[in-house]
Amino acid sequence: MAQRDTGTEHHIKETAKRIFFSEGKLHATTQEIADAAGVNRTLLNYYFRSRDVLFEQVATEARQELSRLLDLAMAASIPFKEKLERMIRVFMEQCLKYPYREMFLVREFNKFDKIIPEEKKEVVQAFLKEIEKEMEEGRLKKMDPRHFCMNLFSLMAYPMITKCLQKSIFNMDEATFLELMEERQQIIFDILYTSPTEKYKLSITSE
Amino acid sequence: MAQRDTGTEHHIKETAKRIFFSEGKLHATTQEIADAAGVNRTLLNYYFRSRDVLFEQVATEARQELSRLLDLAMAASIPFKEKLERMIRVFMEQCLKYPYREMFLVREFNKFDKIIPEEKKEVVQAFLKEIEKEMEEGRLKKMDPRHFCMNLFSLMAYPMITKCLQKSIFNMDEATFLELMEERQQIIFDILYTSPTEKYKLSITSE
DNA sequence: TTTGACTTTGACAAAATTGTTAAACAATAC
DNA sequence: GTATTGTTTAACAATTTTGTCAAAGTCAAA
Repeated sequence: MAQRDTGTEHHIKETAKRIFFSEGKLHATTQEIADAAGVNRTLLNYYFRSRDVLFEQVATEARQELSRLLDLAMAASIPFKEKLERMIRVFMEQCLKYPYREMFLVREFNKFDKIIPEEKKEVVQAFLKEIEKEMEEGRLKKMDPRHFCMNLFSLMAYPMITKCLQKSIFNMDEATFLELMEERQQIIFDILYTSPTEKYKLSITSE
Repeated sequence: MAQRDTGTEHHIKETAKRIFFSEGKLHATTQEIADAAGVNRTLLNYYFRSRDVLFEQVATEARQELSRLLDLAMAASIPFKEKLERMIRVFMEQCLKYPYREMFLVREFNKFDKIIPEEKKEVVQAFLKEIEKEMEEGRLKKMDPRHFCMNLFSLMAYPMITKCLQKSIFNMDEATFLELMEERQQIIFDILYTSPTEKYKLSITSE
């Protein structure tokens, strides 16, 4: 592309992502982004023409990355149990790095009445079917599979986006919070996956 | 207060809350707020002197309202089961009205390194103790009570703040979404409260 | 070293947002 | 009716944020 690539364009974009997705400052000014990247503000206009273009590029990449991730996790041809474990691991890792990325997309969504493309919905529908099958075969507690999905993502994402509150309320430092998020992966899995029969076993052994 | 109260001050504040907490537009301009309230923009300066003051007033009231609500729910002298039911009902009702209110406070929090007052923390600590007691007495599955709290609030709040995504992904209209949120209250309760022994009963009766 | 393309910068211009002021308006008391 | 006080408005000023442009800087090839 460029004859002489200084990496500045990429560096600006990554800095913007950090500010938007990690720090949650959706309305950072071009000056703030430039300062954080350690470059002259004019360079943002040079490489991206306008703030809107930078914003849109970052949003598009966020959409794609998230979409790719979910496709990979949801559409994998592996047993449901492993799939769930993998999803939790991958998604929570992402949440730790970019806790506000989904909120960013939600705002975009609200703003422009965006529509989820049909092929994405099909992936989700297939995943719902898979959940239903697990339920019918007694490996999951029966419920509306949409609730199951909401439960999954709620349990993973919410503590991350309210991280500062959690730390303050429970008197935690950063390290403690990270530990909690680490052990949380198992907890989420247990909540979601514990099947009727497993509950049976559990209660027997614990009595 | 005022000799002749036209209700405009209150109306502006309520409109601001709607825009901030219901629509999630944290960075609405004074013009947008004025337009939404159907008043001249100058009135915002007349009643609140500056945008910051309006913002701060709204934030303070949000903090107080939420704090009052949680105190009421957490510190109630009723059996844990009823307390949990009440919390879910009250909090989800609030989430439906003001889905973004907590996110608003989180941002405030991030911005000013705010600290939760000690007396609030004591209420939370007492609630944690109560949860631990329930666990020791076998009425709740054992886990770090902080996770229990996170689970509770995650399950309630997250689907609300990602409402537009949920509706789009699952092809739901507003009414369907509201139905889902209604039945969700029971689902959340079941996830959280189902105790080891109850699991035992459940699996026995369902076999 | 000179040319040429890309990169970076500072100064300036434009636009958006916020805040101020004086005057008009409305209701109540006198 | 007039005065007084609170309310609302339009016009203006200040500030913040964004975008433009010409010039300077940098590196590689000719």
